[in-house]
Amino acid sequence: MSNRIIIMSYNPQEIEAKWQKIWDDEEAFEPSDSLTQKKKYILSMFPYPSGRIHMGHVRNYAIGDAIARYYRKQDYNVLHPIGWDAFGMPAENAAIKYKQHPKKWTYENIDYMKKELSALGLSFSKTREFATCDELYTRWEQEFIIKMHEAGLLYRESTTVNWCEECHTVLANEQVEEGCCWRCENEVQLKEMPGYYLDIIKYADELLDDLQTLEEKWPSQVLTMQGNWIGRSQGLEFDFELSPQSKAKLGGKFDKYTVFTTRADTIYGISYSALAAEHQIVKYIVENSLVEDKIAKKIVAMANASERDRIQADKEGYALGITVIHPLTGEEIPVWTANFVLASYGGGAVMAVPAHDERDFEFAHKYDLPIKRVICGGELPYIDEGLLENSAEFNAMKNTKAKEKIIAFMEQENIGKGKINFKLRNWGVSRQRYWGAPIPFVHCDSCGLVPEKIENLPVALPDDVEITGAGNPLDKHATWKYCTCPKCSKDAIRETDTLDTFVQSSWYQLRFATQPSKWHEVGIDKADVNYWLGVDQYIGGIEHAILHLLYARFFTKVLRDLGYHDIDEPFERLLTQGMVLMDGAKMSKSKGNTVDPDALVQKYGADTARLFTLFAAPPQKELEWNDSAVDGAFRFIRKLYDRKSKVEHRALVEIDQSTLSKESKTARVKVYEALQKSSNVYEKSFAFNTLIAACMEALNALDKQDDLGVWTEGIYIILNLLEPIIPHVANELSEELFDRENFKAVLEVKDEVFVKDSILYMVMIGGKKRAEVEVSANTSQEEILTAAKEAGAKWLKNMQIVKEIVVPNKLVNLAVKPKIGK
RNA sequence: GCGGAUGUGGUGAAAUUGGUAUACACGCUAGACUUAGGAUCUAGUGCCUUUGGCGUGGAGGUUCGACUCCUCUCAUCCGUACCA
Repeated sequence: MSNRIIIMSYNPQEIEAKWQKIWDDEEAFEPSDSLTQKKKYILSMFPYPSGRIHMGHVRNYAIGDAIARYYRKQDYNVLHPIGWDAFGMPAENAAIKYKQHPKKWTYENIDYMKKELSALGLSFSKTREFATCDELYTRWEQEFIIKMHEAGLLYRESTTVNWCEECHTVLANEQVEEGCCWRCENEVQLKEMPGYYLDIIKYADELLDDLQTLEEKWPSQVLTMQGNWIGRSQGLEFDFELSPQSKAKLGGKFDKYTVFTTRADTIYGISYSALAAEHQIVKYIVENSLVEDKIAKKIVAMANASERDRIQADKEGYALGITVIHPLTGEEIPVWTANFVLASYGGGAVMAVPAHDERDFEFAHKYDLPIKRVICGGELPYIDEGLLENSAEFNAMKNTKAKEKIIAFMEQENIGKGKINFKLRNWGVSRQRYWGAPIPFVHCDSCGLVPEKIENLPVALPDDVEITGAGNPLDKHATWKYCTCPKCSKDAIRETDTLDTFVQSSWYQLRFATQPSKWHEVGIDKADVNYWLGVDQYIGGIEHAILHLLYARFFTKVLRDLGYHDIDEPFERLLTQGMVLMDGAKMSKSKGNTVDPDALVQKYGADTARLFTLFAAPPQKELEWNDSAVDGAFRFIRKLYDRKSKVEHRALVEIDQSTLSKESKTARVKVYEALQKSSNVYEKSFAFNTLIAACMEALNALDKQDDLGVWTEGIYIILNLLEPIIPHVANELSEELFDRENFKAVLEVKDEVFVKDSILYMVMIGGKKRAEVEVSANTSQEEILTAAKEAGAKWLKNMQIVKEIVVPNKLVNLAVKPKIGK
């Protein structure tokens, strides 16, 4: 057969079009609605419809699709859906830039990307697809928000946001570049603004505790990150009473403030107290010129810096000229404002014990504040355990015990109490933007904040808006916000804030599980959700390790408690994939280092694109793009396709192992090694790269022999193993060679293939590899040692053997030292 | 700053979890076939001062034996709460 014909013979375009049509016609990937079959719910995180798919998507969906197809082959009822995370800022940015309506832009992008994805031959359920900007989706989300409000989980509060006075708009952190607005370069202000919050802290304990149920199922680093993020800590809360002079200085407006500490044991070591720059007392001092102008300006600048900038900056602070009274000793303690005290945690006020806290120490050192040691031990700051000193009646007590005792004592004296604090902050869900789900509330002069009536949902976005980037288009709309109060029917104002897009991605996994025929009647169906959830395998980028996954866990639990379903955790197993890089950098349009998946599919076909992305690196790792390696993936598929000529059609023959050549035996070993590997790869490790490598080795080994039976068996198994990865060509070959019978059977490993009659032992002397000996399988340890010493005689000259180690089937290690007297 | 990860040939990576470091693939070199080659096939390919020595970011340590365990350290990446 000439090479030219081989090249012509593998035609991915033709094969892929053929199979994609078959799958479409057969509706091959729609799950069954019977809720009794064994099931697998395989979900790759849904995409944001940015316009075109990128390699990160290809990777995400290639992984999910391989897993879904694997389980389908094992007769599971498989739910493998896709949808569109369709609200969000890029649509508004595009609207400003290209003068196109966000809705149009979004739905056009979805149409385009849908075509791109379908060219990859992904086995998605088509009937369950939706976009989160569909009013049918918004409708139910708004109902959930109203129910959460009824349950006391949604509240309104004022907080600081990034504000650009020029654009008259709130800026996301990513829209702030070096303290300035990304669009107009105006300096960004921090501004107080009311917003809606979901009380995730109420669920903090459950969210933390349930991480344990995910052990071994989620990557441990994600569990650690979430645990640290929730940041539960047990400590002491107490009030600092202002000294009489300070009360007077503050015009009698303040008596005291509350601080939280996890180090109650060090309370006798307090040498100052520090307040966040936005603390009410600091504000009062600045506004009433109780510090020098120069210092007031610095404090204002500090308050205006973002939290992250402040923490990253060097320690900075200013004495406020007031003092508080130590709750136990009655000493007067100076009060400072400091940039390392966060307004968002522990009330924005701390007691400072420089002797036993690194930050406090650094600050005290810089500003020459007193440092008082209260735990015996090493160099200051001393943060380890030890016995107390300078601590009145608690002296000589172990500090861990003193922690409890001091809290108990203060509770008894009614001057403090034990408290659990979380680093986790409540979830701000409102955004001053157009392209989001409207928050379904109305502001009524008589009734206050009133939820929209359920029967009036959805509160839909008006289409006729002008998006300029200045202000909130909903707020500026001529008529939209004017409405009547659902309660008293008087004139009222509609809420113009919309929901954070994380809200939509917090329940989509429940919506997918609900049969589409019910989508008009219910948001999520209890029986459906109880059957399909948790998601048996969730796949997505590591960048979502904290926020999205935590919010989705929280939302799922809340909906459970509101009676919508009975599931505790939405994602049973999680796989976090690494980024796709080019020349060591994240692919991005601005760097011009993108690879267009469309072009790749056109040139090589979807199977090659999928094979390459799974072969190039394990999914958990970053994937470095390499054009010529793609060629290699293509060559492997073509080679596999070509080898169909080696197969006896439709007939698996019985193989007599004893009659096979050495090469044929090796080939069988390689084939069965690949098979042996496969279930662990598809179900647990997801190291597709090693499975593909094993299949390549098997094919290479098959090529070195010519036994028809071994060839047939080899191709039969390899096609089965690779079908989830390269489904088009695998189905094509399997149909032609085996009537696709090899996809139906569960293949079993034949142990006799691995039986060896001799074993190669490596001989190490003094920890270095020196020789090899081949012995028959039942050789005794003594004989192996003798053989090893013989083989390594050269290195044993003048050496004394100190220790002999035999690792069965592997190696002999002889520990040696020079003979004395030589 | 804080939290989490990653680091192995020229490149992407593998290593049965403490037991022959570099499987598989890319690239490169040489050869074969060819009018031609961005095709295919064959052989070779960690590094060096090559009877040997050195090698898994760097420095120590534990062990008969370390990519794997421990301590310290450097670099890169992810997240850091209004990007998704």
